[in-house]
Amino acid sequence: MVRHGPPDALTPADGRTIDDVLAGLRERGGRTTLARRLLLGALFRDRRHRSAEELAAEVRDQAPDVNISTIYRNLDELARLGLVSRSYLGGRPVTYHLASASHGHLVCDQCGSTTEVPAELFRDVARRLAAEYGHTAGPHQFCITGRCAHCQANGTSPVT
Amino acid sequence: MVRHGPPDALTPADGRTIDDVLAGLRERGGRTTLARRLLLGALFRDRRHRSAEELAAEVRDQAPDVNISTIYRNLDELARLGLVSRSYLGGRPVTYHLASASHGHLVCDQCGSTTEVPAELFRDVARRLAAEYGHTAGPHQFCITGRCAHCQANGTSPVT
DNA sequence: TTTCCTGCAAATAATTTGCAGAACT
DNA sequence: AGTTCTGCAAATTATTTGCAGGAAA
Repeated sequence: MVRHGPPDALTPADGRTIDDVLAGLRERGGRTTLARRLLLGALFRDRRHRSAEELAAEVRDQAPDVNISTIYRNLDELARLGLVSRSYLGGRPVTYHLASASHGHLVCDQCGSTTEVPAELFRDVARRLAAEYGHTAGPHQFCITGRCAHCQANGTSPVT
Repeated sequence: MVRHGPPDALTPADGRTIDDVLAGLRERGGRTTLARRLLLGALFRDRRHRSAEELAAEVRDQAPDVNISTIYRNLDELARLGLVSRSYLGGRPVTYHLASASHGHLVCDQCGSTTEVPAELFRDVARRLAAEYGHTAGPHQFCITGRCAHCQANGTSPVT
């Protein structure tokens, strides 16, 4: 896809519809394809973190020939536009989810569970990061690993 | 290495020496091997984030036959014990560094650069996460994506 | 009718595993 | 002696890329 000026993001996705997104893509020279529409469908339908492979499986329910590489390419594109966030959780494949300014994520190192926490928690830190480091980040870009309440409770020893 | 009760961590590493660590390992049935000592040497000598491959290279300067799989196995072990932290920054290999409560990470979605920021910034949020969600996380577990100052400045179009 | 997008196959990259022998304690 | 560790080679897993045809605009 060709890119022209700097204003190069569709940013967050809250309150946007699939067609809005597709329209946005078209405006910037992109095309509306079935694979793309179905992928967006999967992303909008369920906002949990899913791997490329999992998303591909959902897309394939409706269009069996969509290739995993198409999924990766589209996810890359959507991530670049800020519509999708990636989470590198380690151990497991990278996960993707619709970017939303409404929450950040906690990920348990042990059981892999993810918890959403309200944006509000990160507001101050985000402000400081912008002011002191010039690094701009929405709350959905906060991804904090650690140990969840549950795993902590039953003192499971890691990894095994 | 055999594991017995739950109390299974040597935890943080600030202010500990290589020999302390080796002694700790021995106590739990582990052995002091050259590869292990050299790996710890590399980790202590330089606290930056390095990939397994980079650490292996340093170890090999002094013991050319140490295999990468040995490095991975030892890093796993050290991570399990809490002495080493892993960072999944995405795009590049996982990095390892001596666990210390000293900093968190900013990662630019566009250029992939990483910036370390002092722990202090995250202290309050970490406290709240623990109190309100039961999720315990050290500052090094804060990894925030977004756009770095540089990429922001010259509105560079992403990836390319 | 041009350019973007896709499927397919192959390549890469990073990490893990099985096994037999060597090295700690 | 009895395990733990290690090197080596091969296997896995996740992701990327080249290319030629097919499809949006």
